[in-house]
Amino acid sequence: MCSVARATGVGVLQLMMNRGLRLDQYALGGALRECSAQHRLLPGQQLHALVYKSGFDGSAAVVAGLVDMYSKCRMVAEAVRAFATVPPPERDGNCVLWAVMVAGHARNGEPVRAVRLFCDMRSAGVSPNQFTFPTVLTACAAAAEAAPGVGFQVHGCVVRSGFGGNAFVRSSLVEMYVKCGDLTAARKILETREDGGSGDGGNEVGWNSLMAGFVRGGRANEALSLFVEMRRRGVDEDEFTYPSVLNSLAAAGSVAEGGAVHCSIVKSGFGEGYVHIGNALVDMYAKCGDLESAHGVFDHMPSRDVVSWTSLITGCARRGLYEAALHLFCEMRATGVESDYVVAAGALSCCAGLPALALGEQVHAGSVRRGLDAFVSVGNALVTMYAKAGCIEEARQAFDAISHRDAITWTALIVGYAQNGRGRESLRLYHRMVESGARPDYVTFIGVLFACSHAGLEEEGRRHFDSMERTHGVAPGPEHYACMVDLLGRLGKLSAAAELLDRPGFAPDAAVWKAVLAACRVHGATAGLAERAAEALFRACPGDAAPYMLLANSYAASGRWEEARRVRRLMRRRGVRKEPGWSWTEVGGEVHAFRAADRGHPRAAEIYAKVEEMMERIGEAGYRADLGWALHQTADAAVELAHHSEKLAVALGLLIAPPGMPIRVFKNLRICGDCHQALKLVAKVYGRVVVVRDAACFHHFGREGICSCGDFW
DNA sequence: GATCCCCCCT
Repeated sequence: MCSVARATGVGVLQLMMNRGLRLDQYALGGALRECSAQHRLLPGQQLHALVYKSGFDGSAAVVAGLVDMYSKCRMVAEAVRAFATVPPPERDGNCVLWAVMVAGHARNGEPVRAVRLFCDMRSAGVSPNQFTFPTVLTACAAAAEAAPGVGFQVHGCVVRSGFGGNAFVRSSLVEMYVKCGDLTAARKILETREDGGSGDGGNEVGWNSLMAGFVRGGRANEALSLFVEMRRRGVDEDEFTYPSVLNSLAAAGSVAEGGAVHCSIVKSGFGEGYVHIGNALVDMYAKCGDLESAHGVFDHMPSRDVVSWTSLITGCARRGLYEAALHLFCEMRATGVESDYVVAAGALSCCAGLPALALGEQVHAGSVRRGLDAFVSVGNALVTMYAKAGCIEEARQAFDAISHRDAITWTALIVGYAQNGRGRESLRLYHRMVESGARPDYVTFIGVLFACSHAGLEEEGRRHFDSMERTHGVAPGPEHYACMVDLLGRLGKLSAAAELLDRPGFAPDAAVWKAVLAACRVHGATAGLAERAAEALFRACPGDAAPYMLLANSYAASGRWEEARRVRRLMRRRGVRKEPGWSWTEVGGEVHAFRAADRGHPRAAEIYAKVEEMMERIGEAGYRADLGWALHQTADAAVELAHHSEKLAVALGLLIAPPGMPIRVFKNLRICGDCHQALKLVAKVYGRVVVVRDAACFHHFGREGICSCGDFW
């Protein structure tokens, strides 16, 4: 009877009961185990009812099965209730019941209660065995922050109880010390053996743990030498060994060694059928920048899961290939692979990079359906995605929906407000962040200083710049200096900006020099500062047209036309070409891309007619072409300006975007001064909000005819 | 009768 019941399940047990047959604890236990293994709650609950009916609710062995079933179905409160129904004398005679209860808490994010339960168990006089220790040590590892030192005490308990030689216990001890950050103690476990031998040659699990610990701690080279040592000592590699090895090679960027390990994986037969190893290979190649090999491994994998796709997708994203990444993401969904929170966050950050608002909204909706928006990393990606698409209100809503905010959440919105020209709100949020106890980091201060600079708050900017290292322990980097130069430059304090550049211990990078040139462009080149910045940029990024254009424009700004022409000639002589400017706009989920004077769009004729109308109407409102921004100083300069890519994109927006909707345009270069002036008037004359995200910042052109950047960028 | 180690993200 028992064997039949074990092989079948709830239905048959029910039938047997109805026929008046008595169930025994083995039949119930077997059926419960099946539910536990498959995490199936409903049949488990039906079995619970049968346990009651057949009078086994006081049996420690049967209740152990119930507790295990509930905890594996993530119903820890039910597990506790079942546990409490066993009377103490029964309970304390059964070490398994305690073990599953400890494991249940550890598995369900309650490691501290798991450890406390282990203590209760010992107080009750129950002796732990070789099964109990791995469970409680896992809990100690998870509770390392809340209850430091408790793992060490349990280690003492292991030694006294004589289970220190058990392979499971030993590897759990290694893992516990690794998770507590004491890699030396972990290493010591592997070096010593109870039986006096030297080193734990048979315990590959422990070696894998230690290696993974080195990788997680950013100590890739030590992880690799551990792998070499493992081989020397004859420790068997298993399917868990290779992912850590590949991970450390990825971190070290050693694609050649990666290829060698790939070979030995193939030779050892681990190349097929181990999806984790395939994933680690894809990730290794992708992180080393070899996308071709990553694709090759991916294409030959016998089966792929969401991690395989994620490795490839983030590999593309890391190289800025957002479109390719999003294409893969859509392909993944088309093949029926469900998103998890990691790939959702990754896809959203690709949407932010392009940006692709419509697809981002789809991913958002899909994440809500799957409950992935509850993960803080998805929430953070949503904030960033909306902010980078210029939808700052939606970014705010995404921020408000996150219940447990981390430093990245705060930073995402602080930076978002700053970039979107809402400096005051950005700074208010920063103060709330500090009050909440979250620790601002390097990126937070980029946002804060960016906000000060765009709001023109010199005093506050200087205060934050000084406080970041003194109060928050964050050393300022080039981005922070660039913001300060921007702030001082915006206020016309070019000599104060120049002073900053000469601070001891600081080496300005290209971004800082570009900020200097941008300030010179607005206020005119003075005292050789523009020349100094341009020279530094010519050296740092030869072939980049931006410094030539900025320098020429800064001469033009102070009326030095001849010098401006000289710079343009120099640029041509050196063969430096302006990177082609692109603008794109998304209407109804479709992306339209334009280059200057582009006639490739199917509705080009209408678009050009709209541009003509646009220029006429803003001309009536006072627009005059700013010919200094034209590349060719010819008679057609005004026409050249009128056909800049951002003007074409806006014209299309006026034609086909639903009335009242903001027109959003994205640009790979900085917006030119003529377009900036023109779009301010377009927004005013047509009563339409226009948002341009360019390479430097956002420009929200409001209906009042002013821009959020304060005419400085 | 239950227990340990791996891949993608922040």
